[in-house]
Formats: sequence, structure tokens, C-alpha cells
Amino acid sequence: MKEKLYLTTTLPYVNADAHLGHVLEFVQADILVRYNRLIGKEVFFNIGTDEHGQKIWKKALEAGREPQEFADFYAARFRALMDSLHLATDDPNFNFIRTTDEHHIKAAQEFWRRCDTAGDIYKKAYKIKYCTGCELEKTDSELVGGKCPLHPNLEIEVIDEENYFFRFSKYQTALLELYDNTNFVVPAGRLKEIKNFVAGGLQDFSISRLKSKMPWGIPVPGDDDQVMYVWFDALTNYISAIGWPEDEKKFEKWWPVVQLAGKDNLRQQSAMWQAMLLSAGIEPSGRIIIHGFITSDGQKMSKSLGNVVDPLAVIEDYGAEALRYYLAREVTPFEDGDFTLEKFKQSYNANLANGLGNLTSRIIKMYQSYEVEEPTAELKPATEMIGEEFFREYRENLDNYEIGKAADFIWTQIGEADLYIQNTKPFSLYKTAPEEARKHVAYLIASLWRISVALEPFMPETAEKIQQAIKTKELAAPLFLRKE
RNA sequence: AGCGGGAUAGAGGAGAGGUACCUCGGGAGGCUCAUAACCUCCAGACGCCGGUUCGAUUCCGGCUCCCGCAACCA
Repeated sequence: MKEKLYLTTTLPYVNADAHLGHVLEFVQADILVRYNRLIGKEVFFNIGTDEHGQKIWKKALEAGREPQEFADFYAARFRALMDSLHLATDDPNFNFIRTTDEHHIKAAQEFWRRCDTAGDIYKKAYKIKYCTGCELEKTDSELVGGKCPLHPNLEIEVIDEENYFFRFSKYQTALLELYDNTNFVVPAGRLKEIKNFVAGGLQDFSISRLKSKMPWGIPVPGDDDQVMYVWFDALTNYISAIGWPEDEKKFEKWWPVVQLAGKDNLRQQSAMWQAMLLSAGIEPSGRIIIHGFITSDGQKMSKSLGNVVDPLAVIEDYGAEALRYYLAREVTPFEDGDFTLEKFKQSYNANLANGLGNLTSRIIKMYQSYEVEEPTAELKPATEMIGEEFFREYRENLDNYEIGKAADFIWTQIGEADLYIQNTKPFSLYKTAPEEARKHVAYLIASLWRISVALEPFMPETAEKIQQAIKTKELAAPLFLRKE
């Protein structure tokens, strides 16, 4: 039987277009998905959009549109982005979930019932601070001297709202036990962080909102006045995506999940969600992999700083393959990584144009000019080849989610091929000893083929182009032209 | 206050108890298959103060400076 893997990203909240952070996670996920398929696993790949909640409701109101219409608009744009990024969307085990899908709504409600049956949901009055000037809830951190900084002449009102709460506190011990599995959260530093947090004590959190104030959510079963708070609803997507609750067979086949999430999601994914699963009587997630943020010139990207990079613009100028390359190799998988257009261009020119692209051109040119025979025995299918000793280091890195190090392996091979050409000089040898020259070129073709195999998870289209060029002895167009 | 991460050539990154590596940039040379590409060589660095050690940039302690997080923002 084939080994299985269920991998999911965090669902982005669709109140705006995707930014580079989302794209980083999508690309990391896609590389892991493609790699695991390459080594022979059957992989279910879940990705999608989180569509309920106050922010979307408000934005829709402001725009004078229905929240669903608003969510549809952004969901379609996110879905289109998946293809623009060359994600493996044509695989039957690719799933794009929307939290407004009928099936997901039913699953979220059933999940609620299970937690309720377990005695983990209760109603209590919940005090919020409210500024009548802003007509908004305020948190303590937003207040200055106990008053709203925008309306210092008004008193902050305290409003009591009855909401449902989830007994998070009940699961402290169970969570700490879960963290005894030292690989539950990767990297280790993040596991330590969440351990410390949970050990410090947990407070129950609210999981519903008054429908009269904010109707855009999944109805709470058995209470027409309340809708689910968006987190409670959204987290259940990881199980509803694989058929929970009614398709037990499918669920059993894929669960537990390996999740990718940003460092801001550490608590939600590795503590809150796990407690919810325990409450509902479902086995916890398999693993949570936490990545960092993309900064720009060392600073958080933000509209006010004007340093936001639009992923679509980068794809427009350089192509998705180049963006995938940068995110995979120049951004460390677990720490923050920096992205500026300047750095991007530099890396593109050095590694894609001068490196991979130029190497491919020079090898293919000699291959066709010197009438070299195809080294057929060396051009084995990728799925067969990837298990060879040659790729051991590459596989070990990807098995440990070390995406950048696996990419380094590929570029080491590229460097060695360039050096091999320099040392054996087939281009001058061809004049005096053409057979010798042909042997060297055949060797180079085999190297280039191996490079293309390793490249598949990272740059699927480029890998395909290289293999085509080898098969047809013809490079249709240079892979990556230098940008000035 | 607390928690976490970081400080490595001009810039950006990797690294390991004992010749400190890579990319870009600077200098010199080589090659002509290639996308002014590719190859070789040269110059240039481990924040500060202690400790452990035969030996620390790497381990430990302190200091200085930066950057996150601080309950639901990838």
C-alpha cells in the first residue's frame, strides 16, 4: 500500500488580496506536496479560504455588497493565484476549501455539537469595552489612560454580551502531554514557545458572537441568536476538507494532518485547535510546521511604510518559477526572510539566468552541435531516479522540511557541471578528439537530467522544459534571460 | 517588566571546539560551448568583557545594540 500524507496550509482570511506571506506558505506546501509525490507517496493537498467574520462583514457593508458576494470575489482571486503560482492544482487530491461551502458549514456545526456534548461549551456574560465615539470594541491595549485616544472626552462603556465559551483551560495537561512528542511542532524553538505558553495557564476563549451585532457567521446549533466566532469555524476546515463527519472512510484514510502555519498562528494551530480536537474526540494533528514572515528591508511589510510587494507583479515581471525559486532558496523555511525587488533581481540573475539557464543553454548547444547520442540509460523517470544514493542528501533535507538546503544541493550540482565543462573543455576537444568530447557531453546531459529531477518539486515547469530540451535536442527558448 | 530570536568581509546570508564558507560587489587573469555568460587567483569579517579548554568565532556567564511576540494579524 502506498504511504500517505495529508498536508494543509492555513486558510488565508479573504478580506484582501494575497500578500507574499501567503504565497510563501503556498509555495512551501506545494514543494513538499510535489516532493512527497515524487518519492511515491499519495498526497492530499488542502488549501482554501476563510470567509466568515467581522472584518469581511464590515468591508462588505462599506462596499455596499453582500458578504457572500464579497467573499466570492476574493476567493476567486485566491483560487486563480494557485494556478499562477504553478501549484499542483490539477491533481485529483488537490482540494480548495471555502468555509462558506455547504459541507463545511454542516461539519463545523457537527463539531460544535460534539464539543458541546463533551461538556466543553458554556455560555457566560462577557464584558467588552466599547467606545461610543468610534462605535467599536476596544481592547485594553488600545486604550490610553482608560480612554479611547480618538475620543478622550468620552467615557469608555462596558457592555455585557452573552457568548459561548470553549473550555480551553480543561486541556492544559493533555496539551502538555501532546508536546512530549518532540516533533509535534517544528522547529524545536516553536515547540518550546507553545509549551511555555500552555504551561503558563489557559483561559477559556469565546467562540460565538451575537448575531444581531455581527450576522456573518455559521449559526450556532440550537441558538438562533448566536453565530460562531470565525476561528472556531475556520479551524474545522482541516477535517471537513477530508469528508468529516459523514465520510468516515475518507477521513480515516487521510487523518492526521501535517499543517503549515505562520508564527503568528502558533497558538491557534498547536494549542487551541488541538484542544478542540481532543474535546470532539478526534486524534490531534500529526505535526505543525511553523514558518517565519517575509520582511522587506528588515521591516515588517505594511501599507503605511509603502514596502509591500505584490506577488502578482513579481510573477508578471519574472514568472512564477522565479518567485518559487526565491521563496524556496533565499528564504529560510523557519525564520523570517527578507524580500526586496533589488535582492530578488540579483538572485534571479545570479542563479537562474547565469546559473541554471546559462548552463542549460551551453550543454544543449554542444549536445546538438556535436551529434551526441542520447545517453538513454541515464535518463530514467524521476520517480525511479529520486530513490538513488545520489539524491540522499536532497531527500534527507526535504524529509526534514529543509527546503532551502535541498535547493542548495541542486545549485551545487549546477556549479559542478559548469566546472566540469571548464575542466574537460569538450568544445576544444571536439576539434581533435570528437569521441572524447561526445562522452563528456553525454555525461553532462546525464547531470542536467538529474538536476531537472531534483528541480521538479521546486520549479515544475522549468524541470519539464529541461527534460523536453534533452529529449528533443532543442531548447525552445532560453530558460531565464538576464534582467538589467 | 516578561518571553523568544539575532549580532560573521563593503552588502546579504550559511557554518562548525582546531585551514571560517557561499552570493553580490572590488581587483587581476583565463576560456569561447553559453544568456557580456563560465572558470582561476587576489584583497576583505566572526559586537564587547570574562570563564571553561592545550585551543572558542563556535560552549557557559555578563554587557551593549537590533528585531519580533505579549490572546486570537501569514
